[in-house]
Amino acid sequence: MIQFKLDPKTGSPFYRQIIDQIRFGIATGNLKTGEQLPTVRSLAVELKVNLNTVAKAYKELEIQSVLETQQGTGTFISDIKVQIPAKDKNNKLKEICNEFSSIAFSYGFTVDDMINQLQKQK
Amino acid sequence: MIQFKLDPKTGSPFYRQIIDQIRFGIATGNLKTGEQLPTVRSLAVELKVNLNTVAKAYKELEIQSVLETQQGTGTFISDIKVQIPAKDKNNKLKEICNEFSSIAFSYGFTVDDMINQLQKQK
Amino acid sequence: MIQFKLDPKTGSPFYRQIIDQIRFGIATGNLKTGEQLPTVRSLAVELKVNLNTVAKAYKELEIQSVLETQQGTGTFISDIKVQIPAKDKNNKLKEICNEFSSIAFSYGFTVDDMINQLQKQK
Amino acid sequence: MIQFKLDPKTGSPFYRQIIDQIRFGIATGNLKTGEQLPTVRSLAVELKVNLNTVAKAYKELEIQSVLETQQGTGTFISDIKVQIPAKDKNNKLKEICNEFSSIAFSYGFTVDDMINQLQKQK
DNA sequence: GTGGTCTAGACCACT
DNA sequence: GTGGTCTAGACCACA
Repeated sequence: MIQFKLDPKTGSPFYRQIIDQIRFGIATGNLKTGEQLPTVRSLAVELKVNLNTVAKAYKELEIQSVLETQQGTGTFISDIKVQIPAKDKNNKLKEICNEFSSIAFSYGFTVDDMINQLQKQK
Repeated sequence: MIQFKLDPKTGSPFYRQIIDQIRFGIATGNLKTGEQLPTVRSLAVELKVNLNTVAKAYKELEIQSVLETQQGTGTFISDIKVQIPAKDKNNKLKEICNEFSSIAFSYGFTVDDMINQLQKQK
Repeated sequence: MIQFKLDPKTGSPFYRQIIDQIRFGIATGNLKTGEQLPTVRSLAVELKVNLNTVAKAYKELEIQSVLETQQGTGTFISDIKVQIPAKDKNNKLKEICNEFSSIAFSYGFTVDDMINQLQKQK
Repeated sequence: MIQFKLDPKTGSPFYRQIIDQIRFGIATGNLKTGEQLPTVRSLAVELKVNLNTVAKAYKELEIQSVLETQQGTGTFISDIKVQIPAKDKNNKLKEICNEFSSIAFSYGFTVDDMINQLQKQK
């Protein structure tokens, strides 16, 4: 189980925040293989967003083989180990780091500041 | 002076890439206080983008007091440094790093992956 | 360029029909790398469907790296060769064949009937 | 008699899988005219699905005159064969095969891939 | 002008 | 009850 939370201030779209939280839940082991996710409707009510917004998030994860849905039954964590092709993986990392440094720059931090801080977190 | 470069594949919008490169230039000392930037028009031609895209980038940096525009003369690196108290600054950096490492984590990346990627961007 | 066409009678959702036609256009060479697709709005008008329906189709193909979008500019055929992992590819084939035989069965055809007909098409 | 089996991973709904297996059984001679099918209840238990799911499959086949239900007795394979004129039948088969090979083609599959997969399903 | 996100609400398919 | 599709219409971000 997982506690979902949306922050309208981040600028990140709602459906993307849902996706990230599910991915994070899986990575940390809080969501386990085969586990059922909240229904689109219940999560929509809980987060006070439209049903379609939740459905969009679930759908994207289904395309990526992270989730499996069985119509009329529910949505579940897939048991397939997601293998992102090396190329896409690199692009994703680049994308994450770009956004990261963009935000850090706007606060006046340098790349070295970031690296130092990350080293400490290890 | 600085060599600008846009990459449509990063997913980062053009105007943001321009902002980041100016900020990065300042942080690394390649752009110095008082130095004049290319005109909106010439940079737009150089990067093959719309005038508005460059103007938007300059405008945002002007709002943040990073640039100063002198009517009829051009755009310059501002000498005003916005100072954030050291303590807050550190907390902010920590906060940013935490959020980003958790996102990277959920895609299967480690802190080292991020550091490596950031090193490349330097 | 491509001539899109929707058939409400097939039971296949509109957005899926759009996806299939784009994929088919690429496979047959009617859509070439880098080529721009119709804008979501113009295609929506042409097909007399809602903007969101077209956007959904484009989005799914973007997730699969078949299309690339640049906000404010348009949607293009990606130059990345799509490599579907062998496992997914097999599942997709299974899925297609299942639907295929399901329809054929309902007309009273056997698996052998289908195979014979396919042999002739070679 | 027949051994039913459901696979949630195919994407094909349960009720459709049941329909296909009955049709397939008839086509291959494993189910013969007049033979009695399992009761809705027993098949539902065997397949661990809802009563309604099995009932829906039987109902659809009854509409198509493939099955006959005798109140209080059970469900049987109908002896009525719906006959489509040979010529129309051939055209229909051709039409179906054309559509499906074009879909398979757009995913990078060849006609041989389809034939191989269909052989496995036999 | 381009695409992206979101809502409210409807109706369908499946279990 | 579950998820899936679609519409009409709004507002935002970007070039």
